[in-house]
Amino acid sequence: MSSVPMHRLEVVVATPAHASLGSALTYRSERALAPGTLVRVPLGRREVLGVVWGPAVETPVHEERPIAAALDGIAPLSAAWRQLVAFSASYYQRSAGEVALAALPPQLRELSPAQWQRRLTRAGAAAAAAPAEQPPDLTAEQQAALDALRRDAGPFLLFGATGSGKTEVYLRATAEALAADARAQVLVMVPEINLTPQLQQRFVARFGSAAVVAMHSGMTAPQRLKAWLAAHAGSARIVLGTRMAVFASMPGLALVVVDEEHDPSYKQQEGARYSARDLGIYRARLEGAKVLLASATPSLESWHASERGRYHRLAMPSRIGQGRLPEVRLVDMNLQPKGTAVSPQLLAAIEARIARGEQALLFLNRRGYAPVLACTACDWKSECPHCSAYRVFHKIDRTLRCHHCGFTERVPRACPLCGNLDIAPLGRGTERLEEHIAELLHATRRPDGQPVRIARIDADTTRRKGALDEQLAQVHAGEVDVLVGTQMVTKGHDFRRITLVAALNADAALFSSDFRAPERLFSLLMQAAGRAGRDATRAEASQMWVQTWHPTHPLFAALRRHDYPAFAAQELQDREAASMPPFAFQALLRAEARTQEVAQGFLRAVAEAAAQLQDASQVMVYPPVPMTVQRVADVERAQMVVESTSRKALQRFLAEWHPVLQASRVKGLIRWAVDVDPLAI
DNA sequence: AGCACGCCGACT
DNA sequence: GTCGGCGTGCTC
Repeated sequence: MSSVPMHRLEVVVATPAHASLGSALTYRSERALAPGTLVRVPLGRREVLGVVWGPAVETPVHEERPIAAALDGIAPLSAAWRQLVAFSASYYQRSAGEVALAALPPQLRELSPAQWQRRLTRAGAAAAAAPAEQPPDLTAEQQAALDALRRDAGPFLLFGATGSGKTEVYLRATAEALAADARAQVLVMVPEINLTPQLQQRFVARFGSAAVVAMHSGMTAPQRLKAWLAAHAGSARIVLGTRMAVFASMPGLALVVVDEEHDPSYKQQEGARYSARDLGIYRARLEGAKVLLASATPSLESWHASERGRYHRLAMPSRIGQGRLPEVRLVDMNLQPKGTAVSPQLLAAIEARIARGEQALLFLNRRGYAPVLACTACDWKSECPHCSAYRVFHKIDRTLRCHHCGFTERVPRACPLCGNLDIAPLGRGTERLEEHIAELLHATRRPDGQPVRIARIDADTTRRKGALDEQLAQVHAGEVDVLVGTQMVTKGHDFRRITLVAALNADAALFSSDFRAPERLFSLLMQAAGRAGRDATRAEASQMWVQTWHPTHPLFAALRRHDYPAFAAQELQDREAASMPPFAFQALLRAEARTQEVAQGFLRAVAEAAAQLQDASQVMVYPPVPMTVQRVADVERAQMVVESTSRKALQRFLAEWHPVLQASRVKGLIRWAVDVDPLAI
């Protein structure tokens, strides 16, 4: 037992980049451990999970502690996976350890080595459903898309109308990828948890349940671990999940599908603020896999790339079964009496649907009863004491709730300021719309002589697990005539009997200072329109109604023709003229502090320091401004835009800037964070 | 991020 | 007299 060879290893652990422990830590090990090996290491007085990043090259500067244990039995993470993590960390300005550990199933961190052994030996062989589905015939458009996908390298942008059969393209492309190589794996991402079950069903029907695993934050810790291990071992041929799935360990990755690629949910909004769509593209290139982005209203970034020929565009403009897209009707709200929520002509159209036994969907992107409660005698409004925002009135439980910090109180009996008993709701949310439409339709009868049945679906009615499914089932069963809902109901759900969709107060977004607001609105309205007339026999008469204060806005002209390319062309022209993305690249530096002065002071100080940096001449640093919602939970927030026409230059600048941010010691600053390619400013 | 240490207000 | 608030600093 003489001289045991001692190995020095770089190990990454979950330390955030802003906590001076930015890079890998060095540990000793008696065994040589391959890069990618999972290890438990001592850190301070706790023991944490880490990933071996490689042999240590630098000479020791700290005392090095020995590794506590290696997680034998789990194959080391691949070089490609580590490179994906390293790239994400550097691109989004976080530490590799933070990204790596966030990408692993949380239970991996908690289990002791003993629990490990138990888990690995217990090879759960659940009853697997065999493939049961006969693939349908392909349309010419689907066939052409698949031919191109087979022939060319990509990346591909599948521009397909709602109902054009994009999912069948994913299924066929998956089948081909799996057939080509016995080790091949396919990653399919969707924007929201709600959308995974129905897609999972389609994949299970086609490929059998043993081949498919899901990955999203709604799963329990053991489920997530099991799915992760199956993907890592290669036994799961198909991984289906939300943005987090982009980091799934998949040794045989051959195809990446990003469904609804324009959806903002692909951008992580805390921690490492990555875009799963962008990382999906990077990862596919890294691993020699094909990547297929798909949308009826692509992001302007992707559309622009396809215009320039950087992405190969595949078009599927037709709805299957000759179903037509609904006719778009605009209602000019300037011509309505003040305070009108549902115009008479829209109401008449809804009544006509009910008379025919069809369904109508009213879409209002604001939950609760009223966004503000106000005293009629003095100027009291339902402000949140902790945030610079109004608390929303929820009539159902008589509460005022802050949608930013969660602060909730019972509605006061009288005005807290002047004692006036008359406090009135201002504006309208889904709760109030539900109540209002019930009043408007109280005398209306269904064909069977029964009163109209109204239902509401939003985050408040679907909080309970399984509640959304139950409510959707009611709609499908025809137990609902009028459905009131938020954005939640516009995504993906296939309502066969809805022939009228109405967007109320949709153009609030047009006032927004966010330059992406029109893009989001167009996509939202197109998506909502796609909910109508999914059943071809009824499609003929289906309509999309939009109540707007700006009926002449060019966005609506394009919407009426369902003409995304025209909308995109106009929007891209405006963006180019204003030097906005995708013609410029942006990052945000956000700061939080007890006072706005401290937050902005920090931003100003690091902006000044930035002027000395090498790449400063190639970037524009804008002055700090308070965030739109300036204070949340008693924390003041400010931000600063950094912009460049060169992505490389912006990246170099941010990398140089990072140590400056880290070294800056501003008293009273709570935290700062960089957001690269922010979706909203 | 955790988790300690460290110095000032209301109570088992 | 202690318990505990979160400000500051450190972890290979």
